[in-house]
Amino acid sequence: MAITGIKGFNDILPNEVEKWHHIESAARRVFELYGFSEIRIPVLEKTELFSRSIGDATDIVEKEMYSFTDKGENRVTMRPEGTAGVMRSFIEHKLYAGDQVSKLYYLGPMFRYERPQKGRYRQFHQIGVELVGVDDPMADAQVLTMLQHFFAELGLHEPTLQINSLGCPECRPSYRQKLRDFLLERLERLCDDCKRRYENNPLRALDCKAAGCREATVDAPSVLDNLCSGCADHFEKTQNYLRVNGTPYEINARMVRGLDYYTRTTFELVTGLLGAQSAVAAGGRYDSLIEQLGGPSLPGIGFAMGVERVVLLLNQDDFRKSPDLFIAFLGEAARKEAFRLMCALQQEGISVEIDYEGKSLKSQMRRADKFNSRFTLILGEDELRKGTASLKDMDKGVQVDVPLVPEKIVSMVQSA
RNA sequence: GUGGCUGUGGUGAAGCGGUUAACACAAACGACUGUGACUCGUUCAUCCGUGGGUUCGAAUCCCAUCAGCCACCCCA
Repeated sequence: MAITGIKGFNDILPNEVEKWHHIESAARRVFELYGFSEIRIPVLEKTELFSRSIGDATDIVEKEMYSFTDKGENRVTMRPEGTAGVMRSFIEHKLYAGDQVSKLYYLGPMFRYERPQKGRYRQFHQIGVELVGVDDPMADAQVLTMLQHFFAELGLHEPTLQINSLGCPECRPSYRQKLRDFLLERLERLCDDCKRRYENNPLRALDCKAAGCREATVDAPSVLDNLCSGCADHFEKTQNYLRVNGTPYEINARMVRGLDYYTRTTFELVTGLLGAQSAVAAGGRYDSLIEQLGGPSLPGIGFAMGVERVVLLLNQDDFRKSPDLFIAFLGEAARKEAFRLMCALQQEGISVEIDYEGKSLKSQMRRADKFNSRFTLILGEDELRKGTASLKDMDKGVQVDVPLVPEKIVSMVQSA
């Protein structure tokens, strides 16, 4: 029995990788337009980093982390998300020293031990952004606008932006209590999951899918009505900025985020095209995280998108690449010349394919067709004696004689 | 961690107790001995996820196991 890969750890095959390149280069292009720079951080961090930032009681930390003890007896974890590591690095290297504002982006694999399903894998990839050092709502709007810009760049208009505010350490606890009181009164009507949520994460009960819970919570107090004046003002201004530049959004007061460090603005880019997974990208503000991790008191806001989920939305497109030229040859003398030309042309920036086996001309032509090559250069004994070859335009079906001079061939291929 | 569905070649699949395990696509070669796409022909699963059982006989029934998918929880 051949060895197989690990559950939830997927190979991204050459065909698929084209889509990934497309997404990654769009991200780089757009984010850099907004002044963000890439940061590359390790995949492994001390376990403590995640328990302190994401939150000890969250499912991610409680049961989904790939944690182990290394040979030096250190408790380490394969990162389940990117923000914590980026902030650790930010603090460790005092990136705040150079400029008040830091704009960073990252991309790479994340790991969570979950049961795989559509759009969810144990090793998955995120492209994320962090804007640190600004608490003005303009930063919130800027990040959201950039996220929308990125999706527009990919030609995806379907996912919609939903925003909410989770309040701050000032106003959230009292809202949370208010909500718990509300839930307690109708605990009987809630599903078993929500009875549990009532205990550890009452906010979650608000976006329960069960019909009974939806009915029971229609009149639930809204976070947005219970924000302190600072948070309310921040949320209002964020929306004003979004309106100013015409970024479409909707408010979803029942949206909950899974990580403990979020404050104030939170958001998701949701779609109905991913099965049970609706969030393609999500994020929020984290104004106390950096200080909590032992850094200076600086606010931040960011998001991460699930690359696999974006790939799923891109399913229709064909990213197949085809070579500029295919060289077909007949006989050993022609084989050498074909090899010489192929190398010379490749160095000139022309992509060339060849049949290494040198089978029948028919077979080689079929191969040229299969590659969808723009041109085929046919090199036989007769041509070789004359110092020429036939260059065939595969779409038009016409062919002309060309001298065996790489520069000539380059110009003919490029001018087409 | 829980639940449901599915497992036949490179792919999509038919077959539902006795078949040479259909068909289609892909692939290779040939008809066209130096020219692709169309057409035609030939080749391409001694084996039906794996292990065991029932039976004269199993891809087809039973059990176990593994894998995949989807959903719940949770999340990008």
